[in-house]
Amino acid sequence: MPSDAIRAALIKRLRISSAIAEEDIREIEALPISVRQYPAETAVVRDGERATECCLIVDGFCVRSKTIASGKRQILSIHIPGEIPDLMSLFLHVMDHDLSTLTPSTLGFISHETLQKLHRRSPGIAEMFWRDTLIDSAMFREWIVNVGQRPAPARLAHVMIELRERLRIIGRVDGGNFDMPLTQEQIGEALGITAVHANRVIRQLRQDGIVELNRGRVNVLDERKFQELADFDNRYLHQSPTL
Amino acid sequence: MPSDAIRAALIKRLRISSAIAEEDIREIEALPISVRQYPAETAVVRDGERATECCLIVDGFCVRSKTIASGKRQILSIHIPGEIPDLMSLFLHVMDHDLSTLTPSTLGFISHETLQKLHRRSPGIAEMFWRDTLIDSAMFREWIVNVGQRPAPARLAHVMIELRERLRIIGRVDGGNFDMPLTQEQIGEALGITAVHANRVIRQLRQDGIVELNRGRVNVLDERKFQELADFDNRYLHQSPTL
DNA sequence: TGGCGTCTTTAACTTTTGTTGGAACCGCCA
DNA sequence: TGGCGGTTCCAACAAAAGTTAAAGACGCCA
Repeated sequence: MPSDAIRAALIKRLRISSAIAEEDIREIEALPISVRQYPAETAVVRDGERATECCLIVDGFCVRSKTIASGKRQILSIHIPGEIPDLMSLFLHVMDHDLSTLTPSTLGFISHETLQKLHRRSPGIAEMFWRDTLIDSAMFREWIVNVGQRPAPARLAHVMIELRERLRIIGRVDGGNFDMPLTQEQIGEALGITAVHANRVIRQLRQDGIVELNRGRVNVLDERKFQELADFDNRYLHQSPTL
Repeated sequence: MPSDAIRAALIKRLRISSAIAEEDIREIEALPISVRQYPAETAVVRDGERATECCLIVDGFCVRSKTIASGKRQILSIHIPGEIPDLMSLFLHVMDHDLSTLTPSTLGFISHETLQKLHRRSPGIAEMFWRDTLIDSAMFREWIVNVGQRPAPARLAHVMIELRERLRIIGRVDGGNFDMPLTQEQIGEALGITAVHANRVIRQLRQDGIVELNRGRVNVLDERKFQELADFDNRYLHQSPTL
């Protein structure tokens, strides 16, 4: 992938939630990024590690997760191309969770040093990145609500719609279909249920003619029922820069 | 309360997680803050509202929460004196959740305009506040894990220990005792369980000689068992500025 | 192409949690 | 001081979710 295309994905996404000055776009376009390939199911940064660079997803899907003493794992968020899942490591140097790939991924790394300098040069970019971490935080809040208050089928529907909303922005939704490359085990880890129960829920939604999930691909069967079940309000994604 | 004491609480807390320059302390001490009293159980800012100021808790306990269509409420975090629970509203102007008091509270309000100017004058303070919102975010991640993966008794113990760790910093822990002024209904809302089940869990922990909870006061009976149950690792609070 | 490993699917059973309804307790204040 | 409203507490039953175990599907690669 050409170097320009890498930055384009980032800029496109940032534009959704913040207004960017032309000069700041040029700054971002000049950012030194080192690109590396990662296989599926591989740790990028681990809980407890000290990060010295941030990771821009160029291609592929990643997740952030935490594992507790009992060995259970909770997935905290799902990440798609154009996102910087570990931007927080810039100021919270020791990781408090894992970042790992779901699918084979192309990742671009930007050193903390470079980013710090950029912030000093351009307060506008600093604000934009700050805002980005705040939206990240808003998504965690909604994730808490999802896991804490919604019945399992609604949890799944909600995670699916959130993912779809975000994929749509980067042009990755094809009609009623989009990628969600998680195994049922991982879906369970995201929703706070077991894999067996995740399977039950998926079956139920298929039987009720709401959504289908086949080999990492979501196919919406009844958009009306799907939305109603998910109880989704996109306000928490803060996609409008004016608000 | 004298105006100095208000700022002192904030500065004391910020010092825990960030190094502050002397000149920045003077900036904070000069901050115009308008103080107002709030009764217990009162909304400070509501989901959907546009905030124009941030709220510093001078005295009292507050919570952030979200209510879903079905009417169920999820408590996202508990806040104590010295914290600014809605700092995020500086860049995410439309609230995506509620902030309300638990107990009668003294709150200090700082206008967004004032804070924006302060950021421009002092990048150090901007970084410190940014870091503060990132720690907030880290706490949400741990809250997701708590609600998603731990059995109900461990959830309660974990929330209790997190609160105790934070209260200790501001000198509000007295031996094995500290305040946690939530009703059982609210505890349920924090843990993602019903009030009835919250009651069962509290009873269980008392019977097992682990902790007691009486009229908003926590009394630890067996510190060893308490810690073991909670599975608490304070790393996510990022309390060391050097890390 | 056959076999191996991972993922999916399902059933039977157990445990946890939710629901309903009601009694006891407690602080507040008329 | 007596009653009222909000908590706390509890029991019986229902529903949701976890556990265990095993069979089937599927993709990969030797």
